Amino acid sequence: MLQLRDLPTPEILAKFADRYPDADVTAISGFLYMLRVATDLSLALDTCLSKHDLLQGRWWVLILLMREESVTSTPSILAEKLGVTRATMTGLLDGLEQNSLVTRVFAKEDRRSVKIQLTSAGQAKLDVVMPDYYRRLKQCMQALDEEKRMQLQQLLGLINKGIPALI
Amino acid sequence: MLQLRDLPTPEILAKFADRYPDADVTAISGFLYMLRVATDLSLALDTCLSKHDLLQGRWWVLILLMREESVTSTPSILAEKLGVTRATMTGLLDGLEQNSLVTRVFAKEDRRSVKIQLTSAGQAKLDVVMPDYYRRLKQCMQALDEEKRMQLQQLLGLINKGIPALI
DNA sequence: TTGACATAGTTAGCTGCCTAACTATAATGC
DNA sequence: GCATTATAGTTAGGCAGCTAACTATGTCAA
Repeated sequence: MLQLRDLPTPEILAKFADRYPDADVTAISGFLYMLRVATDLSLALDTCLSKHDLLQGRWWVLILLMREESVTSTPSILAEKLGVTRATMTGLLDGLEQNSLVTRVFAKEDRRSVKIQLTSAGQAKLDVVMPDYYRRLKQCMQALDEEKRMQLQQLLGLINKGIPALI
Repeated sequence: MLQLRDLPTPEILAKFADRYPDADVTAISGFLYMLRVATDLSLALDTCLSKHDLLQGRWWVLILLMREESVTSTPSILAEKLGVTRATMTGLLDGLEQNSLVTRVFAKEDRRSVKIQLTSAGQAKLDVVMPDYYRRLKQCMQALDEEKRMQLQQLLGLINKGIPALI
């Protein structure tokens, strides 16, 4: 996702709206600001994780594994939950396995499949990263009280419903 | 930005909050939902632009040029406004120039510099893309009245102020 | 004036994502 | 029972972003 540093000023929006009658200036500025803030959040998350030698992709895999009672899953399921292709997941798991954070265990019941298991080193990594991440995130969202957080959820839900119209 | 398909359920959040006391569940779910919706918006935008043979990077360059009275800028300035490196901008401009949507004009006053100018073909491309984009975006944000859009701006502003705490 | 530094743009090579094609195994239907 | 089809995982190669190093030009101060 690109990080548009230079959001349009009201003057620029007015100029574009003049040429393109369908322009809805408050819709545009809300949309762009949303993309901008989310991109900055994602980059900040990358920075936070990089202090622990992790990137978002691998970190999410560890979290997805920890969510499971058995701390175990399969590449296909992980790929689907993370919204990446299975090819991408192969690469993520290669990296995690090299760092001994997960292990590949060949399944007996379906010999096409592989079980991916979080190792104790992987759990230990999460036990360092997650408290740091949660502490920072708490601070980041500090300015929003519970009412505002509910408002945010509601607004995001409305936008989310509108996404198909954009495609 | 990754597209986490599988947001944590309240049960999972509770489980993680149990192990990690700093977890602030409403902060976490708001943060993740925000990233998720923004990612989906960005992907939808990609889909919309790809119908016009464009990707976000090149499209933004055209828009940044159109914003200027002279429809002209320089690679460095464009790179800064788009939040990419100058190396990346070189590639974006190579592509746009090959499609004759922009031209490189060598500057007389500073022989290190190059002027990038939107061509009439580039303007014509925008005159097709922008109405389509604006029409779709208007529909996407239809469910938010002006009051909700102001709320959204305010909430995004609060989150934006918190981002430094995340780094 | 000239040596050191700064700036504009490009190139080369890395990364993480993608799609498409492949192997191996399982499931299904004639 | 066996050919077809589906599924799991991997590999190969492409693309858009990145950093680092490079060339050329401009600026500034000793």
